[in-house]
Amino acid sequence: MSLRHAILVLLQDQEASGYDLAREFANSIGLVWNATHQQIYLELGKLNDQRMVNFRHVPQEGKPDKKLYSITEEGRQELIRWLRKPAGPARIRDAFMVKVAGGELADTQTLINELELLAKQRRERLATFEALAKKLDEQGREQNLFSYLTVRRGILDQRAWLQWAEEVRQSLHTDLANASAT
Amino acid sequence: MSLRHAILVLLQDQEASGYDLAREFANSIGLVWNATHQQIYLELGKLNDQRMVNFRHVPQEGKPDKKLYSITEEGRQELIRWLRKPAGPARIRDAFMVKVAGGELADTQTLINELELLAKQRRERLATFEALAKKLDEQGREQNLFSYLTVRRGILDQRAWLQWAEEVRQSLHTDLANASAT
DNA sequence: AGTGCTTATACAACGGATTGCGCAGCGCTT
DNA sequence: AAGCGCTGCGCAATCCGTTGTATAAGCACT
Repeated sequence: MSLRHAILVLLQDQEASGYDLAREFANSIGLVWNATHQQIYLELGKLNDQRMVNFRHVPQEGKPDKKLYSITEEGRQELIRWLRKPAGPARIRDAFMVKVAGGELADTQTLINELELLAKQRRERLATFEALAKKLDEQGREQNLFSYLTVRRGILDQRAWLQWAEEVRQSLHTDLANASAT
Repeated sequence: MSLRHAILVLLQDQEASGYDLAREFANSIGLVWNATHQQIYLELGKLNDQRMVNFRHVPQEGKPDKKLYSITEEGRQELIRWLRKPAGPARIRDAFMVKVAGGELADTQTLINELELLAKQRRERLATFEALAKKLDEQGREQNLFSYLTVRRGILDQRAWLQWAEEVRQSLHTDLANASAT
């Protein structure tokens, strides 16, 4: 696992609410990750019980009050401990790839439609990440080195997927053409 | 989720034992996925309860007996149903990327060492997949279209990671050089 | 003779993750 | 005025996944 460690990494830079974290998970680290708010709130609760984070109440006008969490010294120690031990292999879970693998049973047109939808989402993400990378680069890459590298990971991942999608798209179209020729 | 669907996809081609499936997960679909044998045996048990697969006992000499599972008509229907509904977004869980994101706290040399280890594993996988792709291509790509595309996904994924790793490696080395120059 | 790898299956326990539900107020559009 | 979407927090149930343990036989190496 390591949702807890991902949260600690994000809190290292700045204090944040559960809601903030959920959004950040959709940007930097979460390019590639994903975590729902329920999971984050739960994990923040546990981290708080274990004294790895603490929070202060911030009343807001117009919006609900929020809890701003910060990392504690104990949290930082835990992070350092975790950083020292080897990371497990990366895991991917790509349902669409499984569909392609089972392509014989699938309806080709349905697959194509889904492919286009997913590709559109990926292209949007790619644009967001490229804009972010550019911004970080202009601000001075060295100051933001680790954020910059994280965003690069996201960019390369989107590009690789899109390249694959293009291959799949062409194969599926050929497949359709052959089927209608019969 | 869809470990169950991934299993059904694999069983669609041929009957297989739990052990066989565990290995196939390390090749075709599992390039990118990963599932342990415990999970697979458990899921096969459930699929059997739900009549989506059945099995026959095969006594073996020298080796333990095995159970060869096949997909049933109900299983095939379930697969078709699943193929029709939209796949969720792909998820990645890359602990090493989280470490890079938290790079300020980490020891640069430790990160570099880990990077080299992971890169070595990726390069090995890449070689395996490229060999597999070549084999499928020679056998006639159209016969193996969906397996071929699945393997391509693995190849592109490995390459993207390795390219990223190269960027990270150079940044970390620059970082080390700067630190020692101070 | 002992160690370890491969084939082969399976249970138990715990912890992580997903899904569904619920509350609450503001602002914008239709 | 009703509906939708955003900010913001949370519980409960269930399901998925991981880790540890167990059994069992053959083969190869030392």
